[in-house]
Amino acid sequence: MTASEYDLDFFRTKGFARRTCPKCGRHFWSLGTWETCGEPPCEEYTFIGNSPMKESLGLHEMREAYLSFFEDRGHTRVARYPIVARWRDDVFFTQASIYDFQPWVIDGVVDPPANPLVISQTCVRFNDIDNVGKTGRHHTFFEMLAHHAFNRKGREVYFKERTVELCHEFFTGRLGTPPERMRYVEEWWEGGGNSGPCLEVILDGAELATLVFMMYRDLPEGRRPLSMTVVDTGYGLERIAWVSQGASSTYEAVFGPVVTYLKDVVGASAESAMLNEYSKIAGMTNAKTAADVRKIREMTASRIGISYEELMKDLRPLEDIYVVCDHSRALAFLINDGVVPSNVREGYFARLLVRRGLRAMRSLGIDVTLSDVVGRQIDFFSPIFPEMRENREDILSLVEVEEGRYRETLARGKSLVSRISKDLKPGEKISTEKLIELYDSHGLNPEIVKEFTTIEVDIPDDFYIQVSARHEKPERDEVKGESIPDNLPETKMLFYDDPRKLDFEATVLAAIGGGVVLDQTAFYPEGGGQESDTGSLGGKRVTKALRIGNAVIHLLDGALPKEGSRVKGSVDRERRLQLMRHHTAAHLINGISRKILGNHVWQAGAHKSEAEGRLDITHHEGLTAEQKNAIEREVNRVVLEDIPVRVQFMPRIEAERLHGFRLYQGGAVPGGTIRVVEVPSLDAEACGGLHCERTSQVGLVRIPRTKRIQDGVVRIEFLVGMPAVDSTMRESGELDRLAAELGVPLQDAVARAIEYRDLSRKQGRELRRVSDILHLSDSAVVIKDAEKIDGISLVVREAKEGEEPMPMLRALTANPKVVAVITAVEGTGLKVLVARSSDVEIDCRAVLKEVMKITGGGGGGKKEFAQGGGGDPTKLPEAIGMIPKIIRRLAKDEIGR
RNA sequence: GGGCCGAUAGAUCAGACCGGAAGAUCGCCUGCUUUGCAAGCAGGAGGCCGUGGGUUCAAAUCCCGCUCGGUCCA
Repeated sequence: MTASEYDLDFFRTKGFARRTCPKCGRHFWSLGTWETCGEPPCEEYTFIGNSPMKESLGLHEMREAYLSFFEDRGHTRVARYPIVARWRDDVFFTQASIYDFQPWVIDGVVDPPANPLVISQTCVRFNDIDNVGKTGRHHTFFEMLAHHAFNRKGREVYFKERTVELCHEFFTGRLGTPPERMRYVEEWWEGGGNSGPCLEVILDGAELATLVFMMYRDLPEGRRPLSMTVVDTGYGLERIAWVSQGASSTYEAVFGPVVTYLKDVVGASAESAMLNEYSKIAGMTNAKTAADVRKIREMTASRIGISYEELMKDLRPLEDIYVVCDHSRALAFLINDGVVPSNVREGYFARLLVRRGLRAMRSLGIDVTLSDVVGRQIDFFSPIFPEMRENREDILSLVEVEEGRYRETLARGKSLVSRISKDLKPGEKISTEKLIELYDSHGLNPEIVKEFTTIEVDIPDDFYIQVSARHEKPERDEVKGESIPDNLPETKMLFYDDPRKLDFEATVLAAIGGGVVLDQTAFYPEGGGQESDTGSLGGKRVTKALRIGNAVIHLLDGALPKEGSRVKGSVDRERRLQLMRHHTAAHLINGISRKILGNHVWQAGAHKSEAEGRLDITHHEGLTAEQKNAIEREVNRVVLEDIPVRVQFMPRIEAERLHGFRLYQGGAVPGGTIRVVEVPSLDAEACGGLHCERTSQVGLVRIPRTKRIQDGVVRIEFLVGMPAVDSTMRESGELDRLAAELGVPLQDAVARAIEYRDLSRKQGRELRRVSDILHLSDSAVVIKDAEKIDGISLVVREAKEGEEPMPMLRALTANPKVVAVITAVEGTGLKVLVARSSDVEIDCRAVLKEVMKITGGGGGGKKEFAQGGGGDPTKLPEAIGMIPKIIRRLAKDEIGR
């Protein structure tokens, strides 16, 4: 980072001076006579209640002001990209406008949609979620305004000079900020393996934009200049609106009717002087811990001359309102863009927002549902983002489901906490360990636990640190991917020109490992969830074809043909056709599921083999039989419609314009030209797979099973063509056999089976009852004949093969003054059970022990009942003979006591 | 993707630490009481203790897979 990187003609000619901030040591450029860089903590906010801009603009107005300003200056306005970065596989969410162009545009593979362009990109970031509502400027969801220029060799658009000029003109010209108040702080930016100089734009204490000049690629061996330099700017829409209004916080500035509505419901009032002071101080620091937050609050209280408690009385409800505003807005966009709340991946963040939002509403004590608030956010944003109006009902229903889930979690938690409380001794507190378990395993944070119990709860300051310590684990070695040879020659893929062509001739370009690369091939390589073709090549069996870059490697059984030789190839026809049918069916089911279940349905994974297909879709609950049937029926209807399946290559930009980001069902797709598979009016996907030409060629479609494979994802298993026919015939054959075995017509089989099941249960019970009666009456006789020892009837019996000893014992010991010993020989071992009636004092364990002494083996139990076994069955007669003696002795011991 | 918790009667859960006769509450059924309802009283039905292995004389209980659910974290 050298000074020359920032030494712009623009600054020089306009008369900017470069100074060094005495507090943070950073360099900055300004027309004014500022001493410091202006950014907190070096300086406080000065715009609150005193905006430097000429007009006060709302969120929508400010967005439009920005976009049209740059549009008027040669930039093309580009629609926002989804908040879920489906075109990338390295991140979940779009966190900045530049994410839209990584990696394809930045790598030079794809042309940008326009150049230069201007965008308001919706973003989410969760790393500062704890600061939301507290600092006045942190959000989980925000819009990043940006103008971008991509400079390729010989096709430069603009770089540093023009960027700063435009930025300066926007703030001073368009928004009317006095030029001397702008400060540009020199910084260095690094991200995603790239780096470059950047300027932070500071106005009256607030950082409103960052102007990044991406010009290097950072490699382990050092920094290399990029072949394409990129202007990557980021302007905080919320912050700029905030400053223009001089509002106390971004929340007050941008949440429009929603914040007003919530304040109304809560009846919150806060003196603006208090809020203004608080915001100035809150802006000074990032609240990292509970202690930091408290410090900020104490400073505020002392500055406006009230007590900490007085301050909090007004402040806490406001913070909760801001949290609800922020989270509801983020949720509206997340769900709109295809996130289904769940316990994994993207879905977890949506769940997190619901739960935190509900927690805040709970502490506000208001009788409003989260979906109501989300609905208001949708209404507020619909004029700008019309897709949200279309998805309104779907979004709200997912939020409602999620609210219900949390209610259940709380209900479960409540009874759990009350059970835990009940088990505590008087005066005992709920331990920290228990609190951590309640949070980590049951989703109950300590504040909720406190609400659920009257027992004292001590929450340690470092509670969440202790929780995260639980999640720390030793580092694991990364699994090494197999080394992929690069520089393979390109293979012409004949199946894209004509999927029906199965026989071909080709030249062997390379023979490596167990496979060969050809100049052209009809073999479809494994990809997009579609399994590879098989067949023959030069007389050898092709077991699999793999795609590496633009090459197809054919794995062969046996010796490889020589490089340069000509070979004849032939693809297995039935397998290929079946793979195509399954693949087309997957697209149909995907589109139909979306129609039937809602717009939140996205493909979450898919697999198509010769025998069956699987499609995983995002959905919040298992499918009902009705939903499954509806999908199955509709798929077959569409098949019969005989709709042409349109397949065409087109520029990525055009495909996105025609079909939107719904294209990326299967995840990120590389390249500037993508292949779009479209079933008109139903589904369009970027897909490299092979498909039927018309839906009718799919044939019969069956959905034998759907299941919820994880929270938020449902798997649909399907069969098409002959496997579907075979499966249907097999099932109907089974049913016929069932009916024949039951001896009734098929339509009566279910009723008959139920009848039999109930009968069998009833008879089982009856049998047990009768046997109990038998044992009971039998026991009376047995006891009468039993040996009497000191008034105790001693019954010794051997259970015969298949006889249950337990009911026998139960019956015997129901009589007064009885000791019963039952033995049984089981296989090679034996079993001995000793029980007595409750009016006898003899310890059954002692009896058993004496018996086992003779037979060997072990055993134990309780005074009234003991059992054991494992000894030598041949010793049993001897042991039985000893029993009266043992009882006599033990009985004497008891009496002697 | 990882950690933790859980699965026992129709429902909610004890029992598990420390292996030895499967329990409670609500609900359900029958009878009594009541003009009827709610309630009360008396009685009763209802369980492959998720699944597959292992240890043991003996497993709901201990150990290991698996399935499913919950939850926290990335």
